[in-house]
Amino acid sequence: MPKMSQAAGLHRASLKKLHDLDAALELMYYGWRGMTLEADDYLTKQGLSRPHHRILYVVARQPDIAIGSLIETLGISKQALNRPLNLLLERKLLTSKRSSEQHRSKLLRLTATGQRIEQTASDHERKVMRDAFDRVGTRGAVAWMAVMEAIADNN
Amino acid sequence: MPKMSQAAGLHRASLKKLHDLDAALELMYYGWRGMTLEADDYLTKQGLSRPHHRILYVVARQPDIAIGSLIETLGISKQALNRPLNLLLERKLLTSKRSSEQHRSKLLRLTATGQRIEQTASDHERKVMRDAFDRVGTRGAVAWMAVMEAIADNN
DNA sequence: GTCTCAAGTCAACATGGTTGACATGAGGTG
DNA sequence: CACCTCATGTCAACCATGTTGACTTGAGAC
Repeated sequence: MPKMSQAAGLHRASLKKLHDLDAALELMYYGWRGMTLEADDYLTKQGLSRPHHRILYVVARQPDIAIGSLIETLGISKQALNRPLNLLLERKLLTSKRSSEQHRSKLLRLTATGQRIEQTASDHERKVMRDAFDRVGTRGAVAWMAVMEAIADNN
Repeated sequence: MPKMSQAAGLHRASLKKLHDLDAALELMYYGWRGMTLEADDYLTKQGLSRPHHRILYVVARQPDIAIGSLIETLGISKQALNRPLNLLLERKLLTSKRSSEQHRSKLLRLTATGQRIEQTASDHERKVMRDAFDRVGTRGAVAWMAVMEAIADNN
């Protein structure tokens, strides 16, 4: 785990805007950072990091997910999944067991501790979102989601 | 440069939502991906990547920036800056010269080629934003910026 | 000449990815 | 039983991006 001087010199730089949409680009960058900053701090204290959280997040929302599905959902290789997943199993934040029908697959689930950590980390992120939404009202929140959906589905 | 199978299995996974704001968390994640996807593809073809683009982006908007300021703006160590910066100098996308008053500092500027590449990469990102904003109108765009500002300034 | 300070460089390390190759373990089929 | 398939697990090599720490270089200032 890197030391993560964390937000040390990370006040949004005020750069000259060459184009209309430069502000939007920068907001996306700092928005992502802003949302994940506290969660990452918390995870670091737990000896975990973003990939671990991603695993916990997915498993929390799809209990008994097989490893292959998890790999596909996360969009990384099984080798890349291997280390963080094993750490989570060793730490008993996750359990794996063979399926009764599909004995080939291993099914993953959160333990109580894993649930707690996933929830705390995600809570940090949700809090940031909630505070932001509170400032702009429901209509603003709806508009934000519409924009983000358009961007996300940009393929 | 990693091969970047790029969006291979990266259609937004549809996970069960445990909380109200889970959708927002996922939108932030996929939004960031969506905005940077095409730019990253382009950069990869140029043998560059995100850190190089970040450098070009900042220097484009702050010509004659000193290396120390650049380090501060980017929020990384000088050692981390070193490699991508040297690549950009070797490729002549950037020039550096000593300041006339502040002979200690080196000032960075984009070359014509550097400008072209910075612009093309940023154009990809701006296009994604423009398309999204077009779909939701000015009011939606303004609301999006307000939310993102609230998130970004969340310190 | 010496001090300061920006910049440059080198080594060691951590992390999060990638491919490729191969091993293991469980079911299904001949 | 022997064999094939398929999910999983593991090993090695590699790359990119970052970190600290330690040291050098080069220019100005005193």
